[in-house]
Amino acid sequence: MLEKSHKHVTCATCSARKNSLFGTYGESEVIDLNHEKMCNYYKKNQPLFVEGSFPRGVFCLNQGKVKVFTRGDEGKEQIIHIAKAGDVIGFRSMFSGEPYKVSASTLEESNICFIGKDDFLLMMESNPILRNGIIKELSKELGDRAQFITNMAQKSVRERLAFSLLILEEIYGEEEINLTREDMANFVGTATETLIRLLKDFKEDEIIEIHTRKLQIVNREKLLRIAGR
Amino acid sequence: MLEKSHKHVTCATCSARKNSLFGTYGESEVIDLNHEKMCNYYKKNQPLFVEGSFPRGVFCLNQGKVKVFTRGDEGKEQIIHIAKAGDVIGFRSMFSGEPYKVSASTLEESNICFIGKDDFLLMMESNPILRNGIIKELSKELGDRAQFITNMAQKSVRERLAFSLLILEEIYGEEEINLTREDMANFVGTATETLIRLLKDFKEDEIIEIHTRKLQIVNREKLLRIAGR
DNA sequence: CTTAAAACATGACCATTATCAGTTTTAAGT
DNA sequence: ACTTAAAACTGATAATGGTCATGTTTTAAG
Repeated sequence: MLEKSHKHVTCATCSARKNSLFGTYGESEVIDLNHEKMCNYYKKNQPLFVEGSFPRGVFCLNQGKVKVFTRGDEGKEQIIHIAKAGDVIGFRSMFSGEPYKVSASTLEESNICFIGKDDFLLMMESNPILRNGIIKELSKELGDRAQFITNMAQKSVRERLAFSLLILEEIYGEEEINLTREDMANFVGTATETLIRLLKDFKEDEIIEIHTRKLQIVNREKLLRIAGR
Repeated sequence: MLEKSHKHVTCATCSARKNSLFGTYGESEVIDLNHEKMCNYYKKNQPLFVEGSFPRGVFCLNQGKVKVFTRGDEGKEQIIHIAKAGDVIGFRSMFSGEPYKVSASTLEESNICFIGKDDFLLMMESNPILRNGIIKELSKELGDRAQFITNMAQKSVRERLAFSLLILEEIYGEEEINLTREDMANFVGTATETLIRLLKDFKEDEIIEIHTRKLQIVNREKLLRIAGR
């Protein structure tokens, strides 16, 4: 449970900032940054932005998890990415000039700061390190998505689930993986029923432990083997 | 058939340049660009770069088509993107510092210019318009790939083929679509046999015309309906 | 503490699509 | 023009995984 006090975050003491795009900022830049951002508390399942709308700024996660997803023709979500503390999201469309092609919602209660479009673009113009960090980030994600596409096209659901669990483990770190079955299915790209059956298999094979909603990997080796490489 | 003379291209008269990243270049910049680039003729199926290696520069297509692909665990290709004249490819990994996550090979005989890494990065530093163009391009592709992932996860092969044919039509423009069945299958993300059967269906439904290797869309409306949206 | 709704789970069924094993056609090189 | 290899195609078969129907558990709200 997040304290209400968490609502007010200062960039100088923000532990998430260290491994964020703003991790290299010096003292005076942090003060400026802190001045420009607004911080908000979000409940579970609150939208940050929605596919089709135009961006007004970027979101910087201080605490919590956010799913980034698109909807297919039948409205089913496909989760593209799960953002965690320190991640900055929503800048893609600001550069392309297009409306958002993805939506983003909190997966749990979160503290998230907002930096307006103009402020952010100005920072980018004047700060080559930030700029290069963003270019690097865009490029890295582009590579990840190429692999994501290939996995979707060529791996079985079982293999994709193994792969996804390994990614989720990285995202959740010390915490247990905590997603609804539906969200996990939408990340793996399968039907909820299929996902539930496969989780049961993995549990019986002693690859994972299931604690109702939460989930823990107990045999990473096996998962790696199933995921293929 | 490309003339041997096509091998030597000057940026000033390069028709592909107009709608490329360098489209906004002024006269003196074009002269510099021309000085920095090297132009080469490629036969069909020649690699430009290979997954896992490190980039030495970027490739600018003057004429021809190039497939950008990754290989899955069993070595099967998944085509992520097909580049045409005017497209600049291979810059992603230069920014991320990682090795290439994709490979690129010519699909037909092509004239392709090369700009060395240092020259290119220098141009980027000194030219905000180029820089912003690249950021925009990266962002746009990121959006496209989110949709690609969703299509892979949620659409049937039939729907994906329809979708892919519409994309291929844009890429090939006036020319007829000209890909081996295997390449097309690797773009759609399916088995070659399945692709062949579906093409036959589409032909019988008078959606496409097949001229041995080449292929033409005759009913775009139907394709749009099948592709969904 | 109760109750309704959401999430989770399981079974039965079948359509889609991959795989394998071939044959025919096309293209490329000598 | 002839030879050969690669590409295109066809058919049969099987399994993966989606859908629907239904029951159970968990969670959240009053």
